[in-house]
Amino acid sequence: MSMGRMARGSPKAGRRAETRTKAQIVEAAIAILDAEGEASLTFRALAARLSTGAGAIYWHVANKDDLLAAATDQVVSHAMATIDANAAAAEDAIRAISLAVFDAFDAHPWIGDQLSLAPGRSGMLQVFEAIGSRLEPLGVPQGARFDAWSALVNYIFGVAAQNADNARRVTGEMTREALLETIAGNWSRLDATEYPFLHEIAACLPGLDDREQFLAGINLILGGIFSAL
Amino acid sequence: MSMGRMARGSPKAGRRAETRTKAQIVEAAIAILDAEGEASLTFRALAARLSTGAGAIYWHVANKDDLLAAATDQVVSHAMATIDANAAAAEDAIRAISLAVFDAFDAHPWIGDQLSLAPGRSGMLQVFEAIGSRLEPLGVPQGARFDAWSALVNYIFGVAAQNADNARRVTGEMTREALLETIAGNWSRLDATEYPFLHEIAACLPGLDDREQFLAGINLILGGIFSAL
DNA sequence: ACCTGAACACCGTTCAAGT
DNA sequence: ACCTGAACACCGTTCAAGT
Repeated sequence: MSMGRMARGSPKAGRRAETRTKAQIVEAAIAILDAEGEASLTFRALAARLSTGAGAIYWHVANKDDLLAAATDQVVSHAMATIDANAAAAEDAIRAISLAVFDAFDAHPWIGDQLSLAPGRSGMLQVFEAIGSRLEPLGVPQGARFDAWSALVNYIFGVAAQNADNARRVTGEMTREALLETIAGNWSRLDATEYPFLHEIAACLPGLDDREQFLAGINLILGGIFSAL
Repeated sequence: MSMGRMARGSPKAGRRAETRTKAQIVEAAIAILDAEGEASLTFRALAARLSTGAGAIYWHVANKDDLLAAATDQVVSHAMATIDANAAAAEDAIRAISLAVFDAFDAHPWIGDQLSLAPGRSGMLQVFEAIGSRLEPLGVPQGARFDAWSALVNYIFGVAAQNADNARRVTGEMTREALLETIAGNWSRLDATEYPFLHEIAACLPGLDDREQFLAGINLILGGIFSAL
């Protein structure tokens, strides 16, 4: 009665699986993205890795956008799974969740603009809920909760995505450190009357830690939330 | 002595220009992007609009990334030009600049991840400087200025880019309003013990104004900056 | 110095045909 | 129900040849 897909003997052992699941396809896509980058994820390469034809993938996935969205969601879900839900006080929990998302994006810089609030993305929902549920214990009154949640969640995903985008540009001979030095050099050479601030602040760029800057922003938002209580 | 490219008679009038500038190419690219979307900007379409061959574009532009980066920078530059530098007090100026970037991204939703701190992008530099130079008049001491600037600038570009990405998904039959209703419906149907916050907050989604939420986040960051003074 | 446009080496996606 | 792989309709990019 067509139960042939249930595990027979040890799962994934024995003969090559004759049927793929969407999860397996997404897993293989993530492996290619991590190892070779966004440009190397083609349906042909993915099919080759799965020992099948390109068309087979379309049975499980609507199109490439769907595939990338599923891959992104899987990565976010996995990042959330590393967080111990009850370990920390609410404020520290918000920082931990934020950094987990940031680190996940940093480790998988192919995550671009595949985010969206689109329905059905459970990883995103986990983050949304995890941040939002910490606001009441923090003493944020009901009327202020939505704005606080929105600012945090927008900041987390917006800045993490932008950082991932920056990370994507650091390739091969151009290290991140060298890139910051170059930008600092350009800024310090700007006209000091037209660009006084950038001229002055250029010195801060070398050695900058994006993760710390990300967290500093989270702390400023938290500070704004507290000061409004 | 090869001065043939200087304006002869009225510029852009008379016979078809025999030579294109990078600015003209970028302008034509923006026109296509705005009118027909990201997928319609091909080198063939762009060449057709400029009455030339595809290869000619490569004389002025390194590749498609370069073209998109230049288009993005042009849009940001133009948005900054609409801001009266001395009109408002520092705090209001920061809000005005933020909203100008947000609105520019919203009006040109093809702006995706073409941002980066890459050198030579003058539009970005204008925003960086305009935000940064408002911090001292606001009373932010030197030691706190970099973090405050970084949080604001990261938030502005990160959230504006993400909003543009969301706007890109609203096409044809699916209006933004309908999308929010759908998401609200999904969230309100989530398990109330596993997702209490989303369950509760779903009612806030319909009619949500992204621009107001964006500004609420700016205000929270400003609040955090002030409370640390 | 700049343009032309054919050619190259790919893509995502579809679909008749298989099992 | 799911796979196969050739075929279609494109792309970005290059480059010899032109002016």
